Amino acid sequence: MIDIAFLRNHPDEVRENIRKKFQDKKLPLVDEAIALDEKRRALQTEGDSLRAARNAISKQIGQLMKEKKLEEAEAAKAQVNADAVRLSELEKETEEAQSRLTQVMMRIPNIISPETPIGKDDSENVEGKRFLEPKTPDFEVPYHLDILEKLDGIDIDSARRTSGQGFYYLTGDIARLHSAVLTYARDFMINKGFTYCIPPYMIRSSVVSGVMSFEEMEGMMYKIEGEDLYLIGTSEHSMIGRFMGQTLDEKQLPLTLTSYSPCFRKEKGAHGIEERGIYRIHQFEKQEMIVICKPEDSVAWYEKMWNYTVELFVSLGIPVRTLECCSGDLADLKYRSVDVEAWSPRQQKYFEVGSCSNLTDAQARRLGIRYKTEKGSAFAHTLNNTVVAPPRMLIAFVENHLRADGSVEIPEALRPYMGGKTEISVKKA
RNA sequence: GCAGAAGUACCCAAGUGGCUCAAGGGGCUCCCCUGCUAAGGGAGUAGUGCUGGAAACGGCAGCGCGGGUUCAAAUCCCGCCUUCUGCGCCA
Repeated sequence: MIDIAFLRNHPDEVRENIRKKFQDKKLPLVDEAIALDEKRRALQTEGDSLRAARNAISKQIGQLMKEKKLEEAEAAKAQVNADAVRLSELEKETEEAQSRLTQVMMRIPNIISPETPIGKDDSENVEGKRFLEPKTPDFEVPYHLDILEKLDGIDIDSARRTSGQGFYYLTGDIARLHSAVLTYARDFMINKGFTYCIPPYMIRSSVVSGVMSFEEMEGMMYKIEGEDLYLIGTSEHSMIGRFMGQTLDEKQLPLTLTSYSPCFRKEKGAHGIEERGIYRIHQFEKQEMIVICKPEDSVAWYEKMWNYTVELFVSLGIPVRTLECCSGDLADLKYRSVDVEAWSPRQQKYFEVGSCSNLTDAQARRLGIRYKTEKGSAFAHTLNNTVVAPPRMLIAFVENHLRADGSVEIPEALRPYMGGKTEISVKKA
């Protein structure tokens, strides 16, 4: 959500931003917002002055009652009553104008960064940098499920019986690898100065509706029956919810947090769960980073954050690249976003393993995340980024470290987390 | 989960419908006095949000959150949240 005062003063910049995002249908929203804003302020001014008058008369009534001047008191009451109808009308209209304005403002996209490439959709996203040479082994790399099955590391069939499509049992060394990757990632971020955090895995509907739109909620969130609770789709939900409506102390910033949680997603909609395997699933685990900082620092944090993910993957010997999200593909709340993609030797292409976003103050304004300043308070900037999210990440891991004999090498950095093991060997023919 | 109690500003806390659009104290800031120390005196202290105004300076909201009653609500009524105590259950 952008600042209404900014929109009021710079409507052309807001329109230009909408055009850059190829959302020309939304152009009328700018004038709509300006009109609603004017209306709302006029209604408030009128209501405020009626309330001011009422407050004054009420005080007089109290005085008159004390002096036993009952007739005069009754006359004053009548006077207040005369305005009561108008006032309640005004209150209703003000509330209505405010909520309509909020609805319009929520549909107006955040101003995008000057660095964001202009493009219609994901086909026009722009490759950034590559890290490590993509490998192409001289043997055929099987589908990741086949690799994992040979290592006796996965049982999809049983999971389908117990839980349905989109679930998995990880077993043995692969299950251990899964935990090791998360633990390694956790320590990696702690060493970068981030504070480790384990959040609630369920949140109330009031928090859900704060952190996402109704449509997103329908497509993603699992509801607990008979409770006002939802399973989180990412730890960002409870991590950001933690600060809703809070005014932070300037000295607390930047908050640099790394959170672990399981993530639950319905994955309803266009690209539902159709693929076999563990690429798109209902349940996964994720180490996340969240930064809440002052406005002047968010651009620098954004750069640091995606670089941390790259550094982590490189330290595990997995080639990655960045893919800058173009204007048309950028979600409305985002100022700038970049995907980190890992190399798939089997598919001979990169695929998404993480996403880093700077939301500037759009999310903070929507959720009321402020910090105290000398003059008063201001909205903070919020950023989030994936550190690592297995089991999807394991696809890249096993494909890149696969040997001709079907075993998988464990990179040096991860061995302490795997009890010193150097490889995961084939268990099945 | 059941029962009881509570939630007021940075902290403690008074406050059963209008002399409270929140008393008093602590703390904090500034000033005075005392050679130092201990102590004392005075002033300030509701942060914030919305809003009017070029500004000066105003208005509205705000006593856990959301509704309601009333000319008027911290105060009365309803729902919710949180905390404490006891009982129960449980990694």
